[in-house]
Amino acid sequence: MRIATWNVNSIRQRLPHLLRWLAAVEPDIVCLQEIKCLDDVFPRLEIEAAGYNVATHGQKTFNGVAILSRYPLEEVTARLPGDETDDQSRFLEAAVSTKQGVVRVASIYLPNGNPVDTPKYPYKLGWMERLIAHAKARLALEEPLILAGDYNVIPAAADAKTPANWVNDALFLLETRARFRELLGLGFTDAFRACETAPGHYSFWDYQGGGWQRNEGIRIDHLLLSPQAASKLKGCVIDKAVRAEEKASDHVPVRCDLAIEV
DNA sequence: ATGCCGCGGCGCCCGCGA
Repeated sequence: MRIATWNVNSIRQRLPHLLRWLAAVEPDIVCLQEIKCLDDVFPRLEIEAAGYNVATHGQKTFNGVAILSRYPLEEVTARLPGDETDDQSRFLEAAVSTKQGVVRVASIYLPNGNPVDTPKYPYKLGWMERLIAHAKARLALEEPLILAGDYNVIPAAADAKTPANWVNDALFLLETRARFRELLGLGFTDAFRACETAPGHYSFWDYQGGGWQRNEGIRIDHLLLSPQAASKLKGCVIDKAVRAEEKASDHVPVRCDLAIEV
């Protein structure tokens, strides 16, 4: 089973890129972030025609997440528990039935948190604490679980071309990294790091200042695996070449293969 | 310190992203 995450930065701008990539990579499940549209204008028919079931949790202008799956999506649930007043569309979860039982997947768009001296940063930290609480509850189910998404977290200095640029940024502040480590400490595996220990692998390059051309990247899109998923991990790669396409998203897909048959 | 670039929208500037 091949599972991917991709912040597309507007699904309507990136539909051709997505369809090309689906045909080339043939993922089973894809978690999308920043679809930047309401559910009723999501290009559902085009993606269904490519062979995918579609679940969306959209929002006008900003945010918005989706899950695509070659197999039926069950128990589809939007919104991260823990704050009824949070109306930003940043979380969508679903289950897929397999021969080895249920596989659960979440599409996560964790808040950016900048500028850090505004309410945006406490919102990010609060969101991370809610994610930790939810992840803890989900781990108790002892299922293969994949928390896939744009975490807006640079886990370590090795995950940035120029770490010094990020020391005061919400993506790399100590409090941010501490909460990410707390999440991992519950028992999750960073799929990419489990497969590749070398620095220099990134999932985001800013549009500004020739970030891609200078390889001024950061690794902020992650696949976190529960123990029951991690024990099935076969490999994890970043589809970096997608960033060089015309009108690319500033993020590229990250995907893993699990030894799970549907 | 800010913009760089790209996105959406009660659009021709602005907020937002990272």
